[in-house]
Amino acid sequence: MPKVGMEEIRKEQVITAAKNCIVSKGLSNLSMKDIAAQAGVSTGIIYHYFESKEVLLMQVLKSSFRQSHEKVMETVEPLNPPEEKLMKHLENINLVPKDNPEYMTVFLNYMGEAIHNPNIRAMVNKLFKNLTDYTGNYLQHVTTDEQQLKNLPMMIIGFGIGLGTMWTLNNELYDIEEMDELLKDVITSYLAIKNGGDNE
Amino acid sequence: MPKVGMEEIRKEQVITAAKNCIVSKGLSNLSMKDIAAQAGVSTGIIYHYFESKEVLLMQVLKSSFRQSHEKVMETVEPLNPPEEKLMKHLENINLVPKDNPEYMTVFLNYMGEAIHNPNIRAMVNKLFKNLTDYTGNYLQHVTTDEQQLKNLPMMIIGFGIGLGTMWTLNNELYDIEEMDELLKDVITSYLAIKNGGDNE
Amino acid sequence: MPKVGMEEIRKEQVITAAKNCIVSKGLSNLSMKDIAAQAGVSTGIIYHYFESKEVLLMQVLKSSFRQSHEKVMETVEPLNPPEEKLMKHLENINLVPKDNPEYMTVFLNYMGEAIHNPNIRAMVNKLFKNLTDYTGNYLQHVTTDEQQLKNLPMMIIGFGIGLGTMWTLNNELYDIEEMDELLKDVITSYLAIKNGGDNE
Amino acid sequence: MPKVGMEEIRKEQVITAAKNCIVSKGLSNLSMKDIAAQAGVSTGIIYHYFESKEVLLMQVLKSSFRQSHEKVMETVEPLNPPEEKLMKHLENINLVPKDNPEYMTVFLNYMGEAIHNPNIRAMVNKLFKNLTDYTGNYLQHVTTDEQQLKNLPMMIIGFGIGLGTMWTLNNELYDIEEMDELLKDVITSYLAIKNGGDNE
DNA sequence: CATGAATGAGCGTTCATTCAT
DNA sequence: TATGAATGAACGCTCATTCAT
Repeated sequence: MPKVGMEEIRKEQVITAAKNCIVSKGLSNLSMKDIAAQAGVSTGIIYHYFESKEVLLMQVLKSSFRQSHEKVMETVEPLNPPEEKLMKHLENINLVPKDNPEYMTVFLNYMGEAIHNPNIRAMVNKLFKNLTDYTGNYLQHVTTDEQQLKNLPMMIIGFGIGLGTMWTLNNELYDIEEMDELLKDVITSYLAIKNGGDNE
Repeated sequence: MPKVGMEEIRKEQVITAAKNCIVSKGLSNLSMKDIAAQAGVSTGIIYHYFESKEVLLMQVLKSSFRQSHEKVMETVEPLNPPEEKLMKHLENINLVPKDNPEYMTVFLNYMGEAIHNPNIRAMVNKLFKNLTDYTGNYLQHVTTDEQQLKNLPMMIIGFGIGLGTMWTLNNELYDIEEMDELLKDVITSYLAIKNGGDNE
Repeated sequence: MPKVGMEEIRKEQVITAAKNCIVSKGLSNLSMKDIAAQAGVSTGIIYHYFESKEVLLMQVLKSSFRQSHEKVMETVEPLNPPEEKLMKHLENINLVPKDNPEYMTVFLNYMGEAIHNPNIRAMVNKLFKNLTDYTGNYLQHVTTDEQQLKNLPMMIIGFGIGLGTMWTLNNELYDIEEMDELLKDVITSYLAIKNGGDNE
Repeated sequence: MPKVGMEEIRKEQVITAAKNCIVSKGLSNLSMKDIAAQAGVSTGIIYHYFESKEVLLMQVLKSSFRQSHEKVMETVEPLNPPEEKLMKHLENINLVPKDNPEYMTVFLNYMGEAIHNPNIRAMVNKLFKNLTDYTGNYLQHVTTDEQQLKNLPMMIIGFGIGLGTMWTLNNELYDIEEMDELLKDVITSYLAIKNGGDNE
């Protein structure tokens, strides 16, 4: 009898149920009863797996971030030339709200909480760091200007978060493919001028 | 006897109290009792001025947006050369989270609600439209490329919202003055290449 | 300036407004604000004329009973032969819910309160006594049997109250004219047998 | 482990508690807190068994009506000659306010609500129909006149409701045994004359 | 006299959490 | 493990009553 791992499976079940509830009804309308019903378990058992609602909510966020991260890795890393990696990365950033709207929804639902809840805040900041680090890595291979490497990744991620927010709240605001092209264009122009200027 | 406007003053009092509560404790921990205590009034009187908690919350958002808008107008509009206006505008966008952290806090607290609450969503979308329209206006005088005018404003605002979010959650993430310079640089580079390319 | 009586007029205005509110929305949904709005006055002034909501409610009941009483007097008393008076009285009893549905509505709304509120209870009991006394008076001229005079009036009034209640809650339950005929028939039959039996 | 029916027992407990509260303090002074205290449970659990206060209140009325109905069935149905059944029925009608004062109290408390609450109104009307139907059944065996069968039952029930109301508000108004005799006398006289007249 | 802003206790209801089974 | 009945504090909201104007 494969009892080992059963607990993890159950936990994942509850986390997924909670995520679905957040996506469909919002974090502020999330009740343990709803989660239990969605997961097909009793409310009591949730407390066997998670200390409290807050702990469960942390795990939901963690799981969301992990899934998103894995997705990025799968599509960007296999590519070879550094420029291609960067471009694919920029494309990914633009596509998040369309390809993974649930991710953006969860993210936005936690934003307000992040300000006052140190645990959530720390987790979100860790995500920001991860994202900028990866972007920095990809940039590292197409430029050598230290100053650029410092702030440009943050700017790119900021752009992704901001436009993702806007598109999630109104997906007729802009055409994602067009925006993708613009972003690539803007970044490329900037790098060209900077690197070109250096070369001359 | 200056009775006229008394109601508006009282309403503003309550709205300000609610805003303070949101900033200090978060939207999800906001109770009418807290607001009343913060405003120094009874819970009952709030319902004399506002139909419901939801209506009050809408007014809080509206008020936040209006104040932010006024601030921008004051600093950008008096300037004269279009390039200066655009640069001041970009600077303002970068400075929002530092100069007006309460504004960003309120904004972030409403993001999660905006997804499922149509009224809040509509108001946030209206804000996005306003912001991009203004940015478009300033860009209009430094470029003539229609395609750029379409998506570049959105990109700039997206950048402002995203970086504002990141900085609000971790104000050691980057130096605002440096980021300001980078943004101006990136936008200027892009416009230079595009306009330069057109001229040739 | 005819100030005298002004107070009474105002009071009547408020009482009428309260009655209208009870009829249209029910006693349990009656608020002082509603009454004030309906009467076209402020809530404050109501407390100038009536000590409390309860006192006002008493006056509403009193007024209702008085109006109903006056109506009966107008139609029954002018008639001359005693039998005619009794028959007209029985007819009136049957017609109350149709001719004066507002009276029945007010009455029914106060029934529950009468049980626990001694003042209302006393007033309702006084009404019952009035009604049975009048019925007794009319009967007095068509029979001499003391025992009949004791309980028959109560029975007749009980019938009026009960059927009035039923008809008010479902005015398709029976035809009022038919019921009128039946009541007259039943009472006449009973008196005929009793008086006839006595005579023989 | 007798788990089955436990829910029904609990529900009945709460309904009984609510009924007791209505009897002792009145429907208009009935709070969920009172009911919970009277039932010896928490306020929260009531909402586990009943959707809302209104639903609970409906069940209270239903339960009251059912109990009253059962009582009538027990005493009337076993009797054999039809005349005896009718007389016992008339007796029962007279005895309700004395034997079952709580039933009358509950009934009177709901009267005002019945006018504006469609659900209560429907339930009360159903009770009226039941009562008149039963009365009609008993009459059916002692008379053949169709017209009598149509309205006489309603008249008898109206009488019961009206006098029950009066007696509940003042139980010194009349002697129930005397009134019982009078009612039987009146009905018997009427039927005698009608049937006698038919026979001639 | 008259207003209506202001109070605050109390309402019906919800829900995170516990615990007997 | 697993259930869901049970708790009770806290919520949004109402409204009889008061009082400064």
